[in-house]
Amino acid sequence: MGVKERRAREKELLRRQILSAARELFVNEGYENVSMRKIADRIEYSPTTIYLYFKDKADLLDSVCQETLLSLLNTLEELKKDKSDPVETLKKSGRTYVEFGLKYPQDYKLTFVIRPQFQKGLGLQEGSIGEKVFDYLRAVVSECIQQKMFRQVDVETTGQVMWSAVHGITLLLIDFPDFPWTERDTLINTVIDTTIKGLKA
Amino acid sequence: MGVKERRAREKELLRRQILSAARELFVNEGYENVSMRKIADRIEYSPTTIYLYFKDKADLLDSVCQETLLSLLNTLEELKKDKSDPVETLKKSGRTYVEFGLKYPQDYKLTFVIRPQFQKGLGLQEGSIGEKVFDYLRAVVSECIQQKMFRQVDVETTGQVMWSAVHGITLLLIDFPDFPWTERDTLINTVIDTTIKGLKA
DNA sequence: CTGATATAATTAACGTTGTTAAGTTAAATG
DNA sequence: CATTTAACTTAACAACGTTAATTATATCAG
Repeated sequence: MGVKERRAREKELLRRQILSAARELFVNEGYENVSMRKIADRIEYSPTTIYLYFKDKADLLDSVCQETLLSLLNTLEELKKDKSDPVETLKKSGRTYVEFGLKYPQDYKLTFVIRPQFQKGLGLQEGSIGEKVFDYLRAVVSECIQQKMFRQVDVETTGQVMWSAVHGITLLLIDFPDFPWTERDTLINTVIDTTIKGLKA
Repeated sequence: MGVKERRAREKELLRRQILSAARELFVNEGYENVSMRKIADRIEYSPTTIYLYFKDKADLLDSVCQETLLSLLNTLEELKKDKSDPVETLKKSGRTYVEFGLKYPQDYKLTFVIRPQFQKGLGLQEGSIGEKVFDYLRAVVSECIQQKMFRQVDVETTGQVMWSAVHGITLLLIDFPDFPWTERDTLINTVIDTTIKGLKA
């Protein structure tokens, strides 16, 4: 009676094929330049088959972004294992976040800029991985506050300020590569250090 | 022989009608949800007439954004006339910048996120209005440094840090409207104040 | 092995999109 | 009044996301 399991496995396999073809195309050609037919061509199925696995194009994008976020989350979680100075952990987390964005610029933009545009209200919903990334940030910030390292008592606001800073510098560096930026690492460090200095007691 | 001038005036009038209809629709319904036919309906002309005035839809949006950027620049320039505390001017400039982005989210995203993606290198080109906006920021920051208000001596880096902060919070608020943000004005102020505090001597 | 049943995948089609080319109307010129 | 020129429209194309109807395929009972 393992037939049902096998069918489920096969379905899951095709699902992943679709997902991986979609990711590659989205990343290389941009979400709005990729048609369902193009994805279908890539996996050698008819366009409508995709609709048996994903509700619509936005849902497909959603799933691609979920994967990306998961990989960011994993990278960040690794950092928290080093339980030394929480402020130092926060700095390192910030740098890791920005580096992730610069390493996978298309994925980053897809997740944090393009997707919310096409999926209003579903950007960072309850229980989502996106929320978990912010939960991580909240936890690190919380430790900083508990150790009286930060002026601000409000964990939420402090976390949001930190997120603004890293999100801002990440996107600027991605979108304006030809702007006469200060040397990249210096700039990233200055952004993070400045923000943290501003938050300190 | 004033006939040519009158015709030119009429042409310019219709051009502005198109532009204004497009702006209203883009802002209210989002760029990708607005069709050329919808704009045409609004101004009671056939869709193809628009192509006599604008190269294509992207050009139309481009022109809309140029206008809005110019209006941002004007709003900012007004602030500089108040030559009191340069740090206070910087704070007010930051708030104005963010408020502008939130008032015209579509325009802001197109100018600072979407367009650079498809027109690499043209995002903030020489002599563009976008560049003038950063020139403004540079000038205000420069005054702060000259008056020994800021720790950092490098005008460029300091300006870029400031830009990161306002760019980041603007986009986050635009893209994740349902995220449990701290009260909007409080958050914006905290972002700006924290960054400036971090920059101070 | 045969026929029934369920599921997977496809074909055909609809309405809409940005855009181009050809055709029409109206105005200015000689 | 005829002609040229500019402004505008109609018709059409190819591509899009998506739905409904249809065909193929694999699994089950007898």
